Amino acid sequence: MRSYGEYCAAAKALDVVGDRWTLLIVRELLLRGDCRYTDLRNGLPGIATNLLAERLRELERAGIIAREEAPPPIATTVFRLTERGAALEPVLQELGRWGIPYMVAGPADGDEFRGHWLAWPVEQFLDDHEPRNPPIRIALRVGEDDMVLDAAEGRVQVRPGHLDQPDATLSGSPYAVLAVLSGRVPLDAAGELGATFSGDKALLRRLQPKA
Amino acid sequence: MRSYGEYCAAAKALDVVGDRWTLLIVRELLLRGDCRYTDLRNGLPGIATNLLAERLRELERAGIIAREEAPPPIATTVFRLTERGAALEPVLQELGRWGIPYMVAGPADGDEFRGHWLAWPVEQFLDDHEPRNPPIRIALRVGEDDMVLDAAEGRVQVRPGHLDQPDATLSGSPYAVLAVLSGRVPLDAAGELGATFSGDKALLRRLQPKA
DNA sequence: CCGCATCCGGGGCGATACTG
DNA sequence: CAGTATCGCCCCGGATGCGG
Repeated sequence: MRSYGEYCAAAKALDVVGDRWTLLIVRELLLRGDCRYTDLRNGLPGIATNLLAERLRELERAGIIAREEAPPPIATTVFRLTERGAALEPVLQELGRWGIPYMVAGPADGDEFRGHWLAWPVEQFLDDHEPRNPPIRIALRVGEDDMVLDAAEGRVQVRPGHLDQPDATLSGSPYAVLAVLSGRVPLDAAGELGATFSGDKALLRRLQPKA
Repeated sequence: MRSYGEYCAAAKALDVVGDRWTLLIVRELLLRGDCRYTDLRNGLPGIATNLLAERLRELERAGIIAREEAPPPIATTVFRLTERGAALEPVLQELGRWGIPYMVAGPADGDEFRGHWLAWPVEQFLDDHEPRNPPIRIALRVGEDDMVLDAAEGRVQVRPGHLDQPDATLSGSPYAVLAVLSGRVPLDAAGELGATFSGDKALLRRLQPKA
């Protein structure tokens, strides 16, 4: 990116990560951990492959990611965040927090979705306010992706994964799942959104804001 | 900006404020308060005038700024952040915090500077750890700009302005002032950087990290 | 002087095709 | 799997003009 030519911390930061797609690449590495080139392509629907390659080169030069050649027989390249790159997490968290109203407004026509994108919004909305009770594990089937919601000791976490014996199951479109989890739509009305919940409804109440 | 087409909070946020210059316009309005078009141009050296006009239109449409026609006889337009726009402050704070190392590295050749850009870095570094002592007011003469550093009741604030009877005065290049305030360069060595301090040195120690 | 609109050249970006 | 190559377009940068 062409520099803004301003001796200002925010401008200098944007000199490095202000290019199109750059922060979203960091998002992928933050949410999914180490990624192969193909994983990144899949997590960044719409990016042109030459742009992804160019951004990865720039991010490596800037010391934000590191490229690691996995040892044989797994001949492949893995991209991981450096410490400096991981330090971008608060930036993306705040950006995501600010962007939540646009998710609540619903997806635009043709919007793509990946399950792990829900992690920050959901962790934002939910809160385990019965930390002494036994842990909960809820299976989320959102869009095409399987996610796991873990709540234990006051912390709520969302990660990709599948559960064979979940304490409860919530499935539906990304919009519907978000609406239900956030408590914006009561569980009883979830069906109208196309979302289905099976399990003890008290489990969800443990996590949702008391409002 | 062309949408990323992703149903993700961070991507949606970047759809709105990811355009070049956009976040820096918000920075100006956060740091300086309401601004006229010309104030913004001055605070954003390098921006093309058509781009500024276009961004302001987009930001207005997005509900991030509001345009206010000042009543006669002050025939002029004032741009101010809406509540939604002011909610971007944490994003810019984190971005600025992450960018501080690039300021510590020193300005690039030809970098422009405005005094108010120092506000976040300085408030980041300093901390009034003698909140019960009487307030301090230090005059900063940084580059061409006059700034005021207020410390009172545990809070440190930096704002544009001039003091006739400051408790102390610090002047020098932006780089030197930042180096001295952050404590990275001891006050005794400030002269070598071209910075001059007059007043009780204990005043600064009250604000700097104990390290 | 303030707040733009217009015009134009160059480069970043998007989409697709192709390759070791 | 991990990119490179190519090409068209549109965004951006810089200059200038212009009405209120």
